Amino acid sequence: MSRIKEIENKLVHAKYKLTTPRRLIMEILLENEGEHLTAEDIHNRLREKGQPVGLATVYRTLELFCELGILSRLNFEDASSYYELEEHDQHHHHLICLACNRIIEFSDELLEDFMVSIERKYGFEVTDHKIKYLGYCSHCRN
Amino acid sequence: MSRIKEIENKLVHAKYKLTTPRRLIMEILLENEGEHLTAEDIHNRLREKGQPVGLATVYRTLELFCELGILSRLNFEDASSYYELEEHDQHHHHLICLACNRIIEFSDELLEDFMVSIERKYGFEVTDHKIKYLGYCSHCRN
DNA sequence: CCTCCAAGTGATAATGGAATTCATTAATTT
DNA sequence: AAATTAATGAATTCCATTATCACTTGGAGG
Repeated sequence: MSRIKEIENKLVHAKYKLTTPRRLIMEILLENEGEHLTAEDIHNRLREKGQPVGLATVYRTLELFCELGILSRLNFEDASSYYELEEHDQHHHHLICLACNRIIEFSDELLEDFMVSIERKYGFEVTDHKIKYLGYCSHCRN
Repeated sequence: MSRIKEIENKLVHAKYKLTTPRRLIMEILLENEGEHLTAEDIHNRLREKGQPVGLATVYRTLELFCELGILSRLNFEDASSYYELEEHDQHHHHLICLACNRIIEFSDELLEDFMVSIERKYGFEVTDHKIKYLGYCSHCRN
């Protein structure tokens, strides 16, 4: 099943309509897979392609896609949010260069070996790390 | 050496003055150690104490304290930044409850055992995690 | 194919956190 | 004490995001 059909199904299955703006945004995301885009990026690229979509709609659609698990929202150290397609079972994390802000992705298959191997594998000198575990605390588990 | 003296030294050593606003902000931070405060929180508490400090100064001071390693700036999933005192060698991370937003802190002594032990230790059901390593990429290492 | 209407859209205004400006004040140097 | 420099704070600006609300549209049911 094509990627776009798959996403389409998720939408329809959740009782949302497949509208033109949503399809256009989806296309931009697929065309730029692997990049980290802001809402504004997407809005601009659509305008450049001669298929403008209102900024409010872009934000609403990105939020919806996050809820449906189509997208991940990423917060780095700056003010804006970045979005990327959620590749199933390809959970990955980020190396962030403090000097140039380059972002390098890495998988989490070998959590215990990370600290040691990252430097070698990516030539990245780790000086700090931030880990957030998300889930449900003892008060909220059903 | 008292905590406040220690911080004072860091300031003076870096050629900054220990001014009244800076001291007041420091006091608020020490009084609320362990909490995660926003710039606005600090600004409000100072006003309530009858020792108001301009919001701009609060922001500038927090930024300065971060540079000097006195504070850490934390970005959770919402829009604002939170600040907490940096306790030397007590590097820790955060468990964030998706239901109530409670934040539980945990140390990183046993990185490899985390995933397994967290659930037991904190009664926290982990459903996702975000790891960011900060440092210098191959292009930027001197 | 047509009608209807909830769902969706988009221009614009509003919001809110953070950064900046700039005139004023405090501290330090000569 | 004059001059230079650092720091402050009220007000303004910036910028990402959200809310508002009149208008449009997709698609289910006739």
